[in-house]
Amino acid sequence: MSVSIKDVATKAGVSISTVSKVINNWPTISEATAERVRETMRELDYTPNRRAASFSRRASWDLAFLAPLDKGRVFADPHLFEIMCGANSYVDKKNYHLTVVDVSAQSNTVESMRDIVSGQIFDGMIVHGSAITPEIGKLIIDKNFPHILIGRPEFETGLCWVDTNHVLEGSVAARHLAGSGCRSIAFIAGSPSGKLSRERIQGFLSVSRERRISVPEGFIRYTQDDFESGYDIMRKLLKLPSPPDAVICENNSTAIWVLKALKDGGAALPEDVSLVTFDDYPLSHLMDPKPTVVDIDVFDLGFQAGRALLQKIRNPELQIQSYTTLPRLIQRSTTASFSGV
Amino acid sequence: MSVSIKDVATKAGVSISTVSKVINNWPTISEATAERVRETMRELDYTPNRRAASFSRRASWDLAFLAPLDKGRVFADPHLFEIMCGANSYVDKKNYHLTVVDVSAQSNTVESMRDIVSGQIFDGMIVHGSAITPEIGKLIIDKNFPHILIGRPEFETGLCWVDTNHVLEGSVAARHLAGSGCRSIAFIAGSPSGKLSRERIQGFLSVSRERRISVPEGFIRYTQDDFESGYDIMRKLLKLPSPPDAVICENNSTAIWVLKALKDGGAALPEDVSLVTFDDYPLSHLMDPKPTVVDIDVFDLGFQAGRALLQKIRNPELQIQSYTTLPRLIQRSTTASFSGV
DNA sequence: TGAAAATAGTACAACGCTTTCCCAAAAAAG
DNA sequence: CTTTTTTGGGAAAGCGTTGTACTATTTTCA
Repeated sequence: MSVSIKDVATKAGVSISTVSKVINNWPTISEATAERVRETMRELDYTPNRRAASFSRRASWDLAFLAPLDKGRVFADPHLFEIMCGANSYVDKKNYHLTVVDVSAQSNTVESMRDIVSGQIFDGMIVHGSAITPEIGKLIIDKNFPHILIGRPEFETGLCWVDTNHVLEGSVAARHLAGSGCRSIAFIAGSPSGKLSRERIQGFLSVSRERRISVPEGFIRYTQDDFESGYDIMRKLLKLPSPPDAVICENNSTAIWVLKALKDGGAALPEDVSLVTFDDYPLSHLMDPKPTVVDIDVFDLGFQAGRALLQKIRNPELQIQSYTTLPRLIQRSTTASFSGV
Repeated sequence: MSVSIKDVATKAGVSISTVSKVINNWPTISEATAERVRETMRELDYTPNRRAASFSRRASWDLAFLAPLDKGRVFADPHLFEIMCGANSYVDKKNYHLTVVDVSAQSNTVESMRDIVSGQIFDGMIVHGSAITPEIGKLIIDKNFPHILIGRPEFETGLCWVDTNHVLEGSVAARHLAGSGCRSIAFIAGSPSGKLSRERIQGFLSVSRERRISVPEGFIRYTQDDFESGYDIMRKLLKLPSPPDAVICENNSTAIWVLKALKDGGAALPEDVSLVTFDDYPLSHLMDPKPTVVDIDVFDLGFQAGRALLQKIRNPELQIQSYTTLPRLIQRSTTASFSGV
């Protein structure tokens, strides 16, 4: 069998408690004995049994990361994994481990959630917003299980979350365009029912009002997940009696088609039309011209989620609800330099 | 405090052994008592403490997934995460959990490896090939720790691995082109030192010999990670006295530039030149024309790794070294239909 | 010098479950 | 009806730590 704390104690001529205290750096052990014990541990090639330790301590140093992990997810939603890496990078430093838990359609989400909040395997969890339903929210609150949601839930509960401020993202894009002289801006979004679209449009509109930028009827359009339709939308916008002098695309895939439409329509960037998209991507390097984007550091978002969760574990009363990661403008060749306020 | 097996036993009027046996579906308990115990568990809202169980059983049902998880990794290597999802999808069904462990440059890989193989936290591990050095390989073998590597290691040890057969990928690409009538094929690879390039080229060459396809000096070229250089390489190939009638690109990013070069050079696809790339990607939908690719189901690769690991855990003597996932050709508009053998 | 306080280490009861060995009662066999 | 076998269930010994309460020794201080 493998060597245990008992073997070390016997060999070093001390009690089990002493060895335990050496392992955990208790201050009440003299440096002399501590060193002797450590030496013995090395000699025996002893490693503490973390299973036993976590059982005894009633803490596992394991955290769950709940997200949809079905086939093809990485390509559909790379951010998810970047968030995971960020979260891991924080908690790892504090000696926690991150365990992935699938909550995609083919998994029994409610069951696994129930296991997690009451199975005493995990000390806490980070949950990707898309997995949250009111039922699950209630479960978490009832059990008072340490958690951080990525993304503010649509309904109000007492749940803790971190998020990026999508309204602000919309504002940043609009303000940049306004600052570089654009006076009439179109917005090509995904779907009117999406939270992301709604909030970014909201930010865009608030800046429009503030800067007295016209947003005529029909300047806010939706691709409804058919990115290619961005081409037609843009062509039609260009043919308007007074076409927009700037367009904000909600994603890069749409932007590719919009750029093509602009090229085919003979519009020069940024002279005739400026363009801003969201979420920088390696893809950007393949686009021509390379677009100005409003980017979010999703790794950092995960990092902040990890930090928030450990805070919450230490102090379960904490009510954490905050926009931790700010958007950042990366200017490339589809917009003119910021010339104004 | 939370409710334990003891509370259930008392309330149901049985011994704790009986409750334990009910939980673990031992056959020696009558259905009548079993149901009574289950009923009591429901009443008390009891969930077995998995920490205690795994301590007592000396098995945690936790598996480690070791891979580089540094910032930007998702975009640099999305396959990694698709593999992870695949592995999780298998082991999850068998009630195992997957825990991520960073082995990127900023982590102390050897240390975490040592912890894992002797800390008794994990029952096994899946290791992304890039993390393996001879030193680490030796550590794993010495401790005889259940493991599966993703990717055959470059040096021979007794380590267990699953991989896709890159040689075969090269063959599939070449055979498809040969079958559709191409007689002179160029290969634009990444770097001569890369295992991926080497093996795919090897497969390509073996088919070339077999089918007597000419591969003149200079038909095998390297972008050296500068994808954009694919443009110049292709332009020059086109200007040759006898240019290739097909080109194999090792990745889609290069293919984008090669396609542009073909378009600018006035070559029609697939009439003048055929093109095949590797690794299908959402990106493909943005390319014009859409390329024929030799694809590997990396989700399945992860899935097979999960399966292999659980086999290995059950039977530690097993020597698992196999190419589990076969390449698959997805024909699109850059090649003519397979017309030959 | 003697009492109080600080220091260094020990004994031992948890922690919640698994699992082996054992026993009683019921069923089957004689 | 006994004896043997089968069945259902219980008692208790771990599993490897932690952490509290305690003791013995040394130091400090009046």
